[in-house]
Amino acid sequence: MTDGVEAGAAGGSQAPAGDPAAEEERGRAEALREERRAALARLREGGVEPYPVGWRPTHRLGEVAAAWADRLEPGEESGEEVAVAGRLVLVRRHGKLAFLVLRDGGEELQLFCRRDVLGAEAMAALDDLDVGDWVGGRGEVVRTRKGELSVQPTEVALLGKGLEPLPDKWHGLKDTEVRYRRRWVDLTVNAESRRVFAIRAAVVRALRAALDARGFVEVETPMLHPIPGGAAAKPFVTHHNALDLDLYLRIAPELYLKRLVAGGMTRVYELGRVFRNEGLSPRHNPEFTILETYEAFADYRDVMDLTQALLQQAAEAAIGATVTPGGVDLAGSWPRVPLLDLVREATGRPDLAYDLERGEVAALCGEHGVPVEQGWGTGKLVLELYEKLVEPTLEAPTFVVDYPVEVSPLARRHRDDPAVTERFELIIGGREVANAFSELTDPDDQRARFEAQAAARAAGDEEAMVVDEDYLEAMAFGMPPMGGLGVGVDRLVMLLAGVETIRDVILFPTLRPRR
RNA sequence: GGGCCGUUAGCUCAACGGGUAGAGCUCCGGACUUUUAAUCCGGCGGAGCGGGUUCGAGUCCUGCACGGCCCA
Repeated sequence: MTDGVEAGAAGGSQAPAGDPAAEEERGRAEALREERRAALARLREGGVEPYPVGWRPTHRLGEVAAAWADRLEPGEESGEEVAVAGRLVLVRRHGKLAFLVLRDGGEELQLFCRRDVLGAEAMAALDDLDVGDWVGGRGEVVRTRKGELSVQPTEVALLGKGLEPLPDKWHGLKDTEVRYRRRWVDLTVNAESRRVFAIRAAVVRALRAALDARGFVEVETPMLHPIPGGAAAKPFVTHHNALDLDLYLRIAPELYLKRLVAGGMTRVYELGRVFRNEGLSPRHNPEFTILETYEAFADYRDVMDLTQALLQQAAEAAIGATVTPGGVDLAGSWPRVPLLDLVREATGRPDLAYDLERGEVAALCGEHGVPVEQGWGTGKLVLELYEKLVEPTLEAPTFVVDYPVEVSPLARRHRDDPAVTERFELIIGGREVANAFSELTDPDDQRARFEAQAAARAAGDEEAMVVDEDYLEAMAFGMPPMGGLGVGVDRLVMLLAGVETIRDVILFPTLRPRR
């Protein structure tokens, strides 16, 4: 049969526009768009501007709901007129009636359109509204016979025509890729996404409020760093043309914030984005949000108190409880356990210590399937054991304290034990949520630590730090003792929202560009 | 970077040992003055991209793209 052959050939070539055959092969999506284009054209012909300049609602949708919550009986009309606006998300047409559901910022309100109130012409014009359009309505607040609070409009205005079809009203949008790439669609149709980002906003607000109340000053330090520092991570590189200078997107604000403390800003914090040039995973996005605080005259024990209070307040503000959706209880006082004790217990080696022969600790790593690299000392090896064997098992909030000096180049040595630093990480649900220490303020010790880092870097560790002379100079002017804290805000939001991937708490997560 | 998995209509999902791909919602036309995923009647619409095997491929092989999970 030759028909089949010809159809195949036509399908493989570009049919000219307007070709009837091409029309027939148009996809569903294209047909839906053309429907909307046609509606747009009809509206314009009828003198309607589909993208007007403004609208002036008298109330937000939620305000109407709140103000008339228990004021009207079913079927009762208030006699009070309001103007509201939102996205049209659902339409139910009933001949001489139509119910239009508007949504704005998670709030919904129904326009109860009656032909005898709105007029026949305006009623007919509703046919050219589509789900997804932005719509305003002006009219009396009423409650329908079935008891639903509504606006009974005398005017329905198109505020912004949508030309793309929205997903299924019931199943919504599930495709993760599309949800991240077209967040505007996700937010329109998925209440769960709106919920998560509302929690995120509440967390950020609560953290700021709690710190402000404690006399911390919010500051903004450079994102473009001539020397990347403050964390162990690979930076993004960029270039300033006028200075002909390579700059690095910051991997941490730490070293600038400590300069400010040296300058007498004795309680500072910064809440902002940092950038780390690493792979993507359910727990890593190349850019993420960190909170860092520095408090002069405090030590890491004070910082543990602060951390606990901040997180408990954030939880209360965001979810109104201290138990997370995952069942972790944040209430009470969290245990503080030395890292070495945890590794001793996990390995059944009570004799484990940082001054053991390196080979002996390396052998222990081998027993537990922990890969070992050349330049690693006992401190790093013990840390690796901890991360493999212990960290994922710490469900309830736990302050893991006293990290080895080798892996903590910016933390002060412990007052009682020179092998470790006064550093802690807060682990909740098996994940690091905060990292903090009694800050190192001795310029000579800091120089020695930087030099050890530089040596590691020279030996091939791309995440090791480099010597920052400018920072050393600030330290040489004299720094007060201080406690510093870093909180992974995205992970905190994940915990409080009960989601398993960082992409669900970042509005526009990093993805490979399409095509 | 490596391994495994996925990609079917605008959305959410099916089916089959390789033989003309189904449903619901959306959309279009019609009925309807109290809907709540309204309902009823009728209709339109589809295999990520490129090779290969085969009489015949959505299904088997392969390359690519994007995504997911695990590992590094």
